[in-house]
Amino acid sequence: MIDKNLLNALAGTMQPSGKKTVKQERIIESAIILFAEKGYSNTSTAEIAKMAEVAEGTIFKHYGTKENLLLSLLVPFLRDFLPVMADELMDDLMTQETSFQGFLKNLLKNRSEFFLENREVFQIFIKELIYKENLKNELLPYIIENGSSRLTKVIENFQKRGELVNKPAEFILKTLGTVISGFFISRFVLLNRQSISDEEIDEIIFLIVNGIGQ
Amino acid sequence: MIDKNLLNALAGTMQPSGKKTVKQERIIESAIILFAEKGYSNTSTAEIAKMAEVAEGTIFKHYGTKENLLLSLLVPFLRDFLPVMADELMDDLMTQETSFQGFLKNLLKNRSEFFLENREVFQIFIKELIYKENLKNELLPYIIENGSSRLTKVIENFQKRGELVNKPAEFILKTLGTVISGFFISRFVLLNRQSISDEEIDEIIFLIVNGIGQ
DNA sequence: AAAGAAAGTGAGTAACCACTCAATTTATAA
DNA sequence: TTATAAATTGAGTGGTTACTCACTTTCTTT
Repeated sequence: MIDKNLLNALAGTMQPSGKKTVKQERIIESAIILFAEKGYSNTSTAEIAKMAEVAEGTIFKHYGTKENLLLSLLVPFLRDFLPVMADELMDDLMTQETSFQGFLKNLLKNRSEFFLENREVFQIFIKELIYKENLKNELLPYIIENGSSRLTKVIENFQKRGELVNKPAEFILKTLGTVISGFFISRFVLLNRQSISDEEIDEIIFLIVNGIGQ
Repeated sequence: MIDKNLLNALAGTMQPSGKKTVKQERIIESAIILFAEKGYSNTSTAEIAKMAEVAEGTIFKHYGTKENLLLSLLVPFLRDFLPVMADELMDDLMTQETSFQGFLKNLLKNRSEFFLENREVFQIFIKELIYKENLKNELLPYIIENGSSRLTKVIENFQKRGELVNKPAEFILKTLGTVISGFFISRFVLLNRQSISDEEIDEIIFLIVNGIGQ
């Protein structure tokens, strides 16, 4: 069970990522493929060992438990996912004099590429998030807090410029969160898409900015 | 594995829903609670039997396999979910002279109530949909086809009245699908909400109709 | 009340599960 | 080269799983 808090999970027991054996890497790769395809609990360690062409014992020598193997492939993803969700935005906005629409496009293209590169791990993450109450309770508030605190400034900035509707930042955040998370989860997890076209990105941007009413 | 097509699954091997034993109903109820909470593959038939206060053999007498038990609780939900997604809309729109905004409100409140009533089965359905490629390949096109064909008329109607942006009905359908499915899945599956407030419904309607740009 | 059918039981089973461990191979360092 | 450490192996273990089946109980019909 994943019950240690996020910071512990990130900093903690994991060995430094540099010192990986060839077999260790094959184990991780195979686990990612199989977990994404069939789900964590429908994948046996025997299957992973077979695919990685490794003895089952090797998995447990390195990762101790199956749960810890899951954590070992989730943590690097989260370590990239969580901070970038807040930091890279700042650059995209503050350095350039982009419009809200341009800001949205940068954000969506950036996250689109990231999720595409990490498609399988993203799938594993969402699928596990749905089942594991404790993981949900640890991570969601963290993600929301982390994203909110910095995005709020961005939103208020655009409101001052008159590019955004004059409603509480909270409302705008919630709305953006619903639409954007819905967009990525439906595409990458539900529909299992291998790519996202620019047109599709333009389409939700149009919705977010203009709505579909007349 | 669920590989028969949808119509077979709906019409097929299932016994008529009327002739259920008390114990049969307790089995279904328990399975719904446990599958929703811990997921299908993390729930054992022994657990279900224990919760339903029934011998394990009884489950298999009636349902044959665990997979078929899953189907038996999913099918009534789908039988209600699929047609209503198309029929009830017609009434909400055609009989009343409602605005697009009113139409959306009716639609969202109606589906909100339905998903709330069937919260657990909806969760099970989405969770299984994510994993089972064949179920996804059978159902999603069916749902999309079924919803699209009738909603297209509604959309064109509102476009004629000048209440909707003048873009292809396909675009509007896709957009509505993304936002609405994202809304319900995030609330009922990811966040595990027990209710949806009217304000929240008004909020996405505002987004859908106006966007958040200025 | 008798008989047949249907519902319900629970101990038993083979397959599978995550995980262990003593033994072996390979890499590292002196 | 030799000693020590680290990586790898795979047969083995106890526990769990979905499912079976011979049997008993309850319902239905005449």
